Amino acid sequence: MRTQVEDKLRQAISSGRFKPGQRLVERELCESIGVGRTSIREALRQLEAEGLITSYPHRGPVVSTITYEEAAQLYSVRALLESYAGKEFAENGTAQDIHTLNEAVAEFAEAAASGGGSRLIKAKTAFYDCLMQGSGNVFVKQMLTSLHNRVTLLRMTSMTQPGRLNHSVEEIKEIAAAITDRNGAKAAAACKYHIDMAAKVALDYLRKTSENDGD
Amino acid sequence: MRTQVEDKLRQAISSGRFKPGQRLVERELCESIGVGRTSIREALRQLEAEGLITSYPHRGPVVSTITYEEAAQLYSVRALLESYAGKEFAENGTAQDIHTLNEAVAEFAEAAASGGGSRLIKAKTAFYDCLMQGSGNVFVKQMLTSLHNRVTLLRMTSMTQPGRLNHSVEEIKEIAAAITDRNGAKAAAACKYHIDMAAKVALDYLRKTSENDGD
DNA sequence: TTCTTCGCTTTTGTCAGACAATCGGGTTGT
DNA sequence: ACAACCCGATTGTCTGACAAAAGCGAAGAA
Repeated sequence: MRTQVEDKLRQAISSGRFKPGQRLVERELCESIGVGRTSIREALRQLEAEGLITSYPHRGPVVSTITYEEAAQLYSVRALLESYAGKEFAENGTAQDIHTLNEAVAEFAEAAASGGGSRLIKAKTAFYDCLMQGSGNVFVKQMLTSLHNRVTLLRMTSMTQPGRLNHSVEEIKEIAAAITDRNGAKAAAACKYHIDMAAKVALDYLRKTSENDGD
Repeated sequence: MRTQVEDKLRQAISSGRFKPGQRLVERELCESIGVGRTSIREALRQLEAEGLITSYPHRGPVVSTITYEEAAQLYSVRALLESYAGKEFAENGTAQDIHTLNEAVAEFAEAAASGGGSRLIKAKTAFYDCLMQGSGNVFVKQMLTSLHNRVTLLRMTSMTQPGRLNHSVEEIKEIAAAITDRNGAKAAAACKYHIDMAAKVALDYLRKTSENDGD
C-alpha cells in the first residue's frame, strides 16, 4: 500500500540513506521497493507536499536541500509553534496527557543515560508526539510534524553534538515541570529556550560545514 | 498538466462548487475535466496533503469538513502565525515590500468602497501574499497559505458579514501603518486583533448554523 | 415485522504497457 | 576550442485491466 511506500521513503530520507540533493529515479524505486510506478509517484507527491523532496519538471524529484537561512527560519517558526503548544498544554491539557508526558520524559532521560541511539530517537519522538497531542490543536500538530521531518534534512540532530544531550534532558524536564505546574508562560518560555538552544548548536554546526563547503 | 488540475479542483472547492462532505468520484472528475485518472489521482493526493480533502480507504476522497472546534483551532494558529509574520515584516521587511503592502491596502480599501466581490477577494489575497512574503520566512508562508485555503472550507468568508467589511479595512490599515512605522510589537498586536475579530464573527456564525443543523 | 446474512454493484487501489515531450550529455563538424 | 546537433534516459500522461473492499439491496429466519 502507498502509505507503506511513503513511510519507507520517509525513513530512507530521515535515516540519511537518501542524501539531500540526491535524485530519486522512479524506476529504481520501483524495483528496490517492488511496487508499481503508480504507488511510487503518489507517495512522491505526498512527500513533495510535505517538503521532504522537491520536483523539477521533467527532471524528477530530488531530496530537498535546506540552506542556512531556511534552517534558521525553520527553527524560528518551530520555536513559535512549540511555545504555543507548551502554553496550551499547560493551560488546557488533560491530567492524562500530563501523566503520559512525564512518563515520556522519564523514558527519554533513561535512554539518554544508557546511551542507546535508536531508543533515544524513539523516546524523543514520543515526547514530541505527546507535547503536540497535549496542545489540543490539530493544525499545530500537523505543522510541527512536518517541521520535525524537515529538521532531519539537516543531517545532524543537534543531539549528536557532545554535551548537548545532557542540556537537552534538563531543558525537557523543565518543560514537563512547567506544564505539570500548569504554568503556561513558563512552559512557553521553556519550549522556546529548548528550541533556541538546539537551533544555536545546529546553526553553528551548519555554518562551520558550509564554510568548508565553500572552500 | 496536473498543476492545472490541482488549481481547478482547488478553485472548485474554494468557490463552493464542491461542498464540504461531498464525495469526489474519480471517473466523474476525469470526464468533467477531460483528463486521465493518473493526473486526477496525483492532484487529489496533493489536495489531501494540503488538508482540503480527506480520503477514506476504499471509499475515496471527500471535501474536508471542519468542526467548530477545529475552526477555533485554525483561527488560533492563524493568529499566532500572522502575528509573527507582521512582527518580522515590521522589523526586517524591505522598503520595497512595505511599499507593495501599502499599495495592496489601498487597492483593498478601494475595492471595499466600490463593493466588487471578486475584486475584493483578489485584493485581499494580494494583501496576504504580500504580508507573508514580507515576513521573509518560507515556512510561515507555506503554512499560512495552507490555512487560508482551509478557511474557505468554512464557506463564508467573515467579510461577507454585514458591517464586518469596514472594520476589516480599518484593521488592515492599522497593520500596514504599524509595519510602515517599523513597530514590530504593534504590528503583531494589530494582526492578532484582526484575526481574532474575524474569528469571533466566523465562530459566532458557525455556532448559530450548527445549532440549526442540530434541529 | 424486524433483524441478520448473503450476494451484487460500484469504486478504489494497483499494475503493466505504451507513447510523446523534454532534458542532459556526448558527438560531430567547423 | 566552440557551437550545433543528435540520441539516450526519464518524466508525464493515457489506456486498459483486475483484485479487493465498501455499500446496498434483497432474501431469508426469528
